[in-house]
Amino acid sequence: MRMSQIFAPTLREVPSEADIPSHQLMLRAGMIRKTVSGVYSYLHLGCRVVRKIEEIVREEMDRQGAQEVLMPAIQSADIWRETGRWDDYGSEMFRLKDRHGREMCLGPTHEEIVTVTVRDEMRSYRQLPKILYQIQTKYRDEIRPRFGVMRSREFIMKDAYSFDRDNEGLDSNYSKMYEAYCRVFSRCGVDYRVVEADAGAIGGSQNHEFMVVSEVGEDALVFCEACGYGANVERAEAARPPESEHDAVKVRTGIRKVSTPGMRTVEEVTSYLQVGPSKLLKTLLYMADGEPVAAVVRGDRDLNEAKLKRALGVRELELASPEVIERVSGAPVGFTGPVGLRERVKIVADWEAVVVEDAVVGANAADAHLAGANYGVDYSADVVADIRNVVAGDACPRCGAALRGARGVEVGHLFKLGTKYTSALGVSYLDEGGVDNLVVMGCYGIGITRTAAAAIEAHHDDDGIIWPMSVAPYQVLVMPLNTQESVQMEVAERIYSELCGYGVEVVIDDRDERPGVKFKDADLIGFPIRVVVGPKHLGDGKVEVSMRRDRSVELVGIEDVAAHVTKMVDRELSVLMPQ
RNA sequence: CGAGGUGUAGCGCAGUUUGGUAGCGCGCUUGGUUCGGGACCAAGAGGCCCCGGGUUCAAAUCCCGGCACCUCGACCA
Repeated sequence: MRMSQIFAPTLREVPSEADIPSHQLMLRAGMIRKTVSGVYSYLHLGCRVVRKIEEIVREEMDRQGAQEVLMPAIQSADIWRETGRWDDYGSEMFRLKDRHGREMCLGPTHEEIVTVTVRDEMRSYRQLPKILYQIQTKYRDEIRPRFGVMRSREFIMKDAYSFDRDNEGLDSNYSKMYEAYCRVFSRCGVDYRVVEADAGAIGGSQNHEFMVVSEVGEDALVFCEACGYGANVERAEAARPPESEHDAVKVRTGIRKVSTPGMRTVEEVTSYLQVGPSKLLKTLLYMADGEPVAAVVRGDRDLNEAKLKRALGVRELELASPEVIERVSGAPVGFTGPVGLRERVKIVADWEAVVVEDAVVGANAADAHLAGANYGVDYSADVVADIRNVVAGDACPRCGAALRGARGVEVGHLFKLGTKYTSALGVSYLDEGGVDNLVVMGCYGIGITRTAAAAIEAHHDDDGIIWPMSVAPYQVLVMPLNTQESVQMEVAERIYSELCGYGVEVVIDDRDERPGVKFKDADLIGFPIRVVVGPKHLGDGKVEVSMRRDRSVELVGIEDVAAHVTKMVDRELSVLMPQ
């Protein structure tokens, strides 16, 4: 490919719409352009990267015996109604009607359609197990698209679905996908971590997320370096606090009302009363499936709504409105507490909150709190459970070592669905004994376009992208410094065509630009290897070969350079290849 | 959906307060000089000032109503 012809309009300045490195660099390097909010065109270089990642994914899926299929983006509402998700999916689903007024959607995911397709053909245990996958465009009308292709409304995903006779089969396929994912992300050159995650609306029992560690990641993670435990904070378990603390015989101060005029926040109350935030219990009122409930956590903790949902066994959870708060507590927002609520509501207390002695709590009266409150004495709870967010420094729930925190970009997710969809849609097979059994499913996703962005987040510097060899849009750039110098051009053209002959993905910068412009674009686009043909060394019959990653430079004879560079490319690729 | 912000040339922005018919830098075109890290000189092209109403002799600027985009939050396989 010739740089003079390539469709990769680079930008000197950072477009104002982008504020994370990967988004800025994808725009500046001419990889993508936005069409509307959350919808992007992939220009030549961006498209190449996406195809590279797809191909790696394809190879690893095939390696595990998965079969590629391709399912439609346009789906009928009917099959979504069968699982009840037509209504549950809400406004995140792009919906449309055909000319006959039939309801359709642009598929946000493919559990329904793949399950129905399999159901129609599924008869015998002899047809199992199977793993089907596709690499296809997904549509989700995200509330707020952001970070370029990191969270976009139209994006490319690899989604795979396994079908098994039983849980043992599912475990086996799950392990295969787990291994495939490890290999995929290793080959893509990104540093990833596998964490336990909340299953969310998709349901199912066990699930793992593959996260690329990055400051701009939208998920908070904790992991334990001692035992290997890792979890998304929305899922991470808090270690149970020792009971003894609560049972210890101590002189209690006794509960009493204290005036806290206008003090609504934890910060205001604790600084006014001169106590630490861990001595205050905050009480949050939620509407859980339409019923108000009170949740109590320590003042220095964040409530975890996913855990609260689980503790209550409810589907819908949202913070109560100020009107409900005033009605239930009998006081304005900011003074709610577990002692003496006006209305009898279910109280869920974090198991760490109930061991706080002589706690400060809201008095359910304006401008007042209660000090010296104790669980079991002054208040009680209907449920005591782990309902707070784990934070870095907490004890690991497995081994007790201190957890470390990080942020991550979710690039892959594995779910054990079990029979959630096959029971809803009636997918069964006959076993050897002629008995009808439900098929057991798993589903497995990789965000292809998001992985591209994550790779850039992980590999860039002030000058541009530093592509791992495996996913670079092109592997090598040959750069004659001055196209007016016929010797330079001849040498560069020769090296270029030799590299093409070796099967290397190479671009020649044949533009009549000054060297500075070419260097800047080369760094920005991030060709892993750059071959500079310039006047300094041409007299000695040599050219400069340098690595984008560490800026190392070596001089190589013109005759040898194509073979040499080809070896470098192969070496870089083999380093990324597991085993 | 709640809160905040921004829409002016391909990109980054000024001009809006105080109305007088649009500018700067980069990029682009042509010619020349240059050529190892975003050159210089000269001459050019390029605008529905987001859209629609209104006020006014006159609107990028003031008023009303939309729309789009960005950020934070809520939300989310």
